[in-house]
Amino acid sequence: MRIEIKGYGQVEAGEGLPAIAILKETDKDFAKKACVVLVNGQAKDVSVLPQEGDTLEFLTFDDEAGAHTFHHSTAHIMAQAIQHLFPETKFGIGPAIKDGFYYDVDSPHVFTEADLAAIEKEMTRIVKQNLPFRREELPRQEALALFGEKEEIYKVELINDLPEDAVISVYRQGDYLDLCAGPHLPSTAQVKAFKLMSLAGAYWRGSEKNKMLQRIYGVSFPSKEQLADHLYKLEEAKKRDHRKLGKELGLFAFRDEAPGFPFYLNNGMTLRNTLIEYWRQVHKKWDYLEIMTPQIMRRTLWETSGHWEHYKDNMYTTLIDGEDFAIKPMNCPGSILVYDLEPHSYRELPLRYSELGTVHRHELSGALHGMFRVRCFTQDDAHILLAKEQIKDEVMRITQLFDEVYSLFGLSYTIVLSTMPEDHIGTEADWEVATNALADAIASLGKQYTINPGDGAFYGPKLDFHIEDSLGRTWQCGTIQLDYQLPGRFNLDFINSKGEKECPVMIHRVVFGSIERFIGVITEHFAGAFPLWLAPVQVKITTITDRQNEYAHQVAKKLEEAGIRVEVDDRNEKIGYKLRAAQAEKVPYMLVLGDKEQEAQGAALRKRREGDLGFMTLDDIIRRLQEEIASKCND
RNA sequence: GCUGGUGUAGCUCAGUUGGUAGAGCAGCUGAUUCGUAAUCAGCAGGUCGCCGGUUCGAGUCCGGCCACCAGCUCCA
Repeated sequence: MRIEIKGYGQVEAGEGLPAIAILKETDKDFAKKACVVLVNGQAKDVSVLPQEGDTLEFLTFDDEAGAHTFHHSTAHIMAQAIQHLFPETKFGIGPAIKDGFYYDVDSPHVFTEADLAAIEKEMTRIVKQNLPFRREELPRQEALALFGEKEEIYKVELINDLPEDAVISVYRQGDYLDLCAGPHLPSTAQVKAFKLMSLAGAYWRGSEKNKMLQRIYGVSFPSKEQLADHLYKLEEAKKRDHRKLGKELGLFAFRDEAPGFPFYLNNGMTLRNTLIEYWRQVHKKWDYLEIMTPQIMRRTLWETSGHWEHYKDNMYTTLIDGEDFAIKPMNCPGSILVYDLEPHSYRELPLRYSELGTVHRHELSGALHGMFRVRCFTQDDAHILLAKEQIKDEVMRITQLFDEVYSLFGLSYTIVLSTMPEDHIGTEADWEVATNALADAIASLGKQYTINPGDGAFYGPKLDFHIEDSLGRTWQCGTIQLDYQLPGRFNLDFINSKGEKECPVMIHRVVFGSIERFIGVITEHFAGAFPLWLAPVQVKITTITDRQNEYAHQVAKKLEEAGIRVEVDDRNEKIGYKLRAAQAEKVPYMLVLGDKEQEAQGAALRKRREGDLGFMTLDDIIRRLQEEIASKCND
């Protein structure tokens, strides 16, 4: 029997030899690290018996599937420990996630941080026992009996929901048994380092109608060093949390008096205005017509749009002269009213209305999260009315605009195509055409996307652009949503080339997503150290002694006249102290003024990260800064 | 909204088994006038998230709210 092992040459193996035995013959060191084996591309236990002609590929923790198995096995170890310490606990599901794993459990015992330490201790004991993970396949009735006997109600529910022809497998390590498709590590001993991170609640099967279980999160690694490294990175991530930086840098604030409603401070306002100025330039270039529509509109409008029926829980409403009005949660109906002011010809389409539309949405209190999730935010919205046959080209055009904007900030993104949800309006045929148009456009640009089935808006499919920050977390910012419904609801039309009335299609799209979220994203992306063109304070002028104070203010005036944002630090402190403070404020440039500089009518220039750049005349400094600002480069 | 946790000076935190609040930084004042990541000294700053309860006495215990944090659900 010939077995091909990708990447590890070919070996002759006796029939019935398990994969791990074959691997051991090939590379003993590697065998110790193998987490999972792909048999003909399918993940299996390393102990699987390969068949003649199978292709085997062994994966370690460094491979995604290997890490997944590693984490999943650790979840089982944690469950075993929990079962030892809290035998009355019932188990839900315990999958692997990006950096670790969790297990959802239902227990009369309410878990605390102290319990986590105890569970970790028990886990260590289990790991040291070097227990093999063993797979068994069994008939449905036996599986039901096995878990029913132990009153594992969640497992029983899972088994009952498995399709008729499903192979039902269980895994055992020591005295622990779990319903599980696998695969798993060869033994518990491979899990050299782990940590239980946090406790949280989670609804059984993700539905708020179900009971809330206790979820325990953990991470695990093949070595202590990797765990330490992971924990260090988490600490670093905390340092660039936009909520912390926003406060430290004077960008924005939140108050108990207005939960979820941000206060912009002066620095944040500068950042916001700079972003908006840039946004206007881009949209002018791409032929958008900027409009602004009212904050508060009659109930009848929201009934026509469908929001009153589908979105009322999130809307703030008010009574004016005894009549219901709503504060807009979305900008689309306003744009539609603008379109509907006058008749339109096919020659005008696509008609692109852009709007920095401030919307209010009553988000659940628990959903609020700094600037990423607020109750009042400004969408950099646009509503494009066009003919059906223009969709693909326009979606491509929008995506190109997105590329222009995101690349400026050095942000990469992934695209997700969301398809028809259960609760939808419109015919399936319309949905199919719309969904294909979106997919076609992206494919034509040579871009990859993943599909999120059933996650579209109720009125149409959408493309979401998830931006990755510098720590690899992603946030949905841009979105392109196709809408076949709203124009019809409002009886919009245009005269087509045949002289007939035709209903246009509408595209809703945002690039930043919202100014708030985007500010949050770039604050974390740049760790608060914004590129020069965005920095709220671009230059900090510092004096060596108070003899230079007057000169410092003259310099400040000159720079301000050149359009540069400046602050003077003329406090009676040593230069080291002032530079340290400026550095902490993440100001891109510092000017040091002493007697020498004043004498020569210049300044010693210092750049954040680069340090001392030496003496320059004021004119040279201004020229240099203006060039860098104009280039909008990321330093 | 749900589950768990947290809530002391502008910030970061200390505050033993309940006896009436402390430090560092920031701020202010004074001294110092200094050359590239913290000069020294002094002063000031808190109805300990809010409301109620237990107690002779509550920052410490109990209850209810509020906000925040981690998740869930939802979402730009």
